[in-house]
Amino acid sequence: MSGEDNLLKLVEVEAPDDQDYLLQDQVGFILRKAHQRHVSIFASHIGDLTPPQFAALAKLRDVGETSQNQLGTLIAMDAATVKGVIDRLKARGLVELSKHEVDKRRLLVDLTTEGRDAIDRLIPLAREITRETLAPLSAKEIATFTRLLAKLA
Amino acid sequence: MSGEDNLLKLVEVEAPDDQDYLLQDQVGFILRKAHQRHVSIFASHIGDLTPPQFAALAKLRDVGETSQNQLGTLIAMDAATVKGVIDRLKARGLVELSKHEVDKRRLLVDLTTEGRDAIDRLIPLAREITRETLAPLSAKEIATFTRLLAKLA
DNA sequence: GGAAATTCATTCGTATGCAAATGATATCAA
DNA sequence: TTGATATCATTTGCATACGAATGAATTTCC
Repeated sequence: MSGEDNLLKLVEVEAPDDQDYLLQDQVGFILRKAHQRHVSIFASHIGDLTPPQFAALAKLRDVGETSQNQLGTLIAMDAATVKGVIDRLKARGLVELSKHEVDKRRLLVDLTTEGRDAIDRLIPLAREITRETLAPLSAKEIATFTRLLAKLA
Repeated sequence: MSGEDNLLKLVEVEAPDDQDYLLQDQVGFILRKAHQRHVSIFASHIGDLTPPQFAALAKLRDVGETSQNQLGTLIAMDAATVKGVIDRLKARGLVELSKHEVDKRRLLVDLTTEGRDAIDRLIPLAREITRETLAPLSAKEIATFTRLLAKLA
């Protein structure tokens, strides 16, 4: 290798390196991984319901009968997604559907007795899921993290 | 309303209320929403590539040719998911596949020239996506949040 | 050397997640 | 009142995401 070649190589190696984009440091990538980890913890405690299905039941428990669309808004799901979730909960007898008497566009959703029993039973497990998800953090860190995460969401 | 009724109502209102499970305060629910917001910001800047597709290209840029499975490990995707992502990138001519000469099980993936050009062009947009995702936080909050999020992921 | 265990990749089935198009109904406004 | 607009729900198409099953190739270990 000639002297000129060595010089050239040094220049290349020390170039500003626009490559300093590290995927593993980007917030979007880490958010995706943190979300994956949570879903995995969820599944290990509640195997027969997905987080979106649980969210639908938990929110219905809070607000009672609502329209499908309104429920979607409350649990951050678009109309197409919430339909699938509700369809599967209905197929399992956990929610029931009825038509709105006045506004014929609306499809009302409510918990069945089985649905209410199920969500009441699952709430303690859900608390444990939250606890385990946050286990890597101290109490003070949990407070900080939750506050900042909420600002992003 | 009788005095007994008032008494009864007070008792109910002050009951321990195991209902104090608020979906919107649970870390899993907020994580899901924060992730949704990020994906939406991503799509507004990079419309013709999804975050997983971008992740695959960005990681290939870092590490060069690897096996499909190894790439999946690096970007936190299981084998079934990474296959679909790579298939779509291949169909668009951004990556190319070849068989490993020695280990016949392995399918090697690498960027094409077009793929390298594309990812080099997109990196600046990705920086902006990260910036916009974190925009609700101050510089100090960003440092704290990123550190804690990484502990969870 | 050869059986057992492991790894790599593929396929199938199910469940989000969202954009876009469609149809039915309701509301608003000229 | 009626025509434009908005809302509610559904459907289709595409893209993750992952468990489970399968088959091929490799590695381990006796």
